[in-house]
Amino acid sequence: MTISPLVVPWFRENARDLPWRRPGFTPWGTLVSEFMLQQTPVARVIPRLAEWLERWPTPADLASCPPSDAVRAWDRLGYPRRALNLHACAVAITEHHSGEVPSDVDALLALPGIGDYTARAIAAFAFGLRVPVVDTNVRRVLARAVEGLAEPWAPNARRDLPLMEAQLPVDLQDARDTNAGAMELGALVCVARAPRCDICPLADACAWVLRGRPEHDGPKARTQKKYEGSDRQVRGLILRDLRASDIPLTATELEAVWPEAVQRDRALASLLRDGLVTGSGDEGYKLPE
DNA sequence: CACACGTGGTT
DNA sequence: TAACCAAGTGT
Repeated sequence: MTISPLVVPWFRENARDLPWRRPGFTPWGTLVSEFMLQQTPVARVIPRLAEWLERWPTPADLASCPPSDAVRAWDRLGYPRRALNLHACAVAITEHHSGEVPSDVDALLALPGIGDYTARAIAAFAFGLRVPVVDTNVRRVLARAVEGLAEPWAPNARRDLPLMEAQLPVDLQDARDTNAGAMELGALVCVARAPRCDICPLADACAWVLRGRPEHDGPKARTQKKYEGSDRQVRGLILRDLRASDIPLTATELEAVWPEAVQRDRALASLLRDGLVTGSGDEGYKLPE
């Protein structure tokens, strides 16, 4: 089926008033918002995004600060490597793109922390290019409406991009709203747990509804590992203390964050490897400057 | 391709 | 309460 004739009018009527959809929102703002939205819910992103753009209105502003400032300002958004990547992005844009966010998908893909989704989201939403934007929401909408499946398949660019590309109208504004509308539909209506088919603009044409909404049959998606007691948690605790300190923390001080030395050392080593922490037992540990 | 990677709200 | 879920990327 073709989703755009139904999705585009629905989106224009029902789109949330989000910061990155306001007129005059800059490509840099779009880039920052997309980094923050990688695996972090909209509601938690909005206030932090406003702080970032007020403090760093352009890539050059962020690039002029040390990475530690970015990691601190990232606060508790999660996956703090994104803060480091975003800072590195700002440096690369300043040095290699005259301080302007590139519109070319391949140029975007070459930047740190930008993958298939983010590159096309920036090209489509910041620059109005007709490129397929496929995130987990879009894959779920396509899986149900087009393929008749209850759950989306794992991300696969070879499959996802041509499938969405075929859904994009020629008109640029319609193409942009098809991308944004499919995401919005997946976020608000065609949701993972309890889809609201009663209010869905695609319901009458949805392949999954037409099949009687069959259960997912294939193998279940891998369940997320437990956070309590994980290396992730220990990394988070170490970083929390480093963010809060103006001076390097000694190995002794870090012992307080986690009792088990083996796991604590493993977490610290991985943070050092990731570049989220610098220093040593002698000079102390701190955020990268 | 499977797995690691934060954090907090919802069911 | 444990499990699930949230606009992914890098290895």
